[in-house]
Amino acid sequence: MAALKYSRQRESIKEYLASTTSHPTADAVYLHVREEFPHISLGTVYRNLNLLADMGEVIKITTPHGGDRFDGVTKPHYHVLCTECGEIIDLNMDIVHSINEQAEKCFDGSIHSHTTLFYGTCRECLKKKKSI
Amino acid sequence: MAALKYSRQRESIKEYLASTTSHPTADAVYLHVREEFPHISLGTVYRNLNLLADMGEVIKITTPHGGDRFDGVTKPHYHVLCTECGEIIDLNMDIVHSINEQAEKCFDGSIHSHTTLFYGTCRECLKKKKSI
DNA sequence: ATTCGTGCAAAGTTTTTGCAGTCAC
DNA sequence: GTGACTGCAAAAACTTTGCACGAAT
Repeated sequence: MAALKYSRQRESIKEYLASTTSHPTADAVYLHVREEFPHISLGTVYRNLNLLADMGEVIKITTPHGGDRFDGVTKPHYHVLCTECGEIIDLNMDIVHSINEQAEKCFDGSIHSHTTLFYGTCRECLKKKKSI
Repeated sequence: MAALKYSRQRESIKEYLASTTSHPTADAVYLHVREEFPHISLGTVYRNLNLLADMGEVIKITTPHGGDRFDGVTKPHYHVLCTECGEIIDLNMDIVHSINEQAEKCFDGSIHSHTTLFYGTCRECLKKKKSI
């Protein structure tokens, strides 16, 4: 077990994720943190994002297109992917734990948890579609 | 709109996916189809998998680790990812459409659908864990 | 002093794409 | 004959990793 040491870079990454709801990709995090640490490398960003995700201080969201995205909100919650603009939006909705039990009835084994990604159209994009 | 033409390679890929429940990666499909078409290229496999997925004749499953996986069962259904062995297993459970409506109440926009991936331990791996 | 973290660059993995030839219609 | 599909190879996109130096304890 390696002891964890403080690093400003890691702290900056954590702060950025805590301050935004944009669910940035690793590259977006890199571009942002680079404003504070112009010499930070993408490798360091990836290392820290994975480290934070492993410690549960950050959530890694796997999406169908493009790379993984990161979320500073660690309380379990669902996301919506807008199929028009590709944005990922937090859903302020309680996790439906009951479907784990429902699933376990249909599965030869045990179920611990689940992730759900909703597909929809955000308000911005609904507006645009109407105005066409 | 390009007219679709028959191709044996595409047919073989489709047949393979219809015949297995193993949710192979693109590479695994490639390795299998290569037995019938030794000169098929990985590029062709990817092109056809994407084509079939776009037409809805095959489902692309995005998973946290490794590449995407493909499923010949087009009827909407959930999957379980065994966190021990990494296998993806079909869940014979009805889609809970009601959570789309639930989600829409919490979202400023419209929700069309959702995908859910359950995390669990399959029977095989439960056995192994017990015997340790 | 020791151990972990960083920057850099190289390499790894997965997926897409350009092109010339081939096959289906 | 035309347009789609193929194999091949190169490239793109994303992520990880080895190494020597610097920072934290």
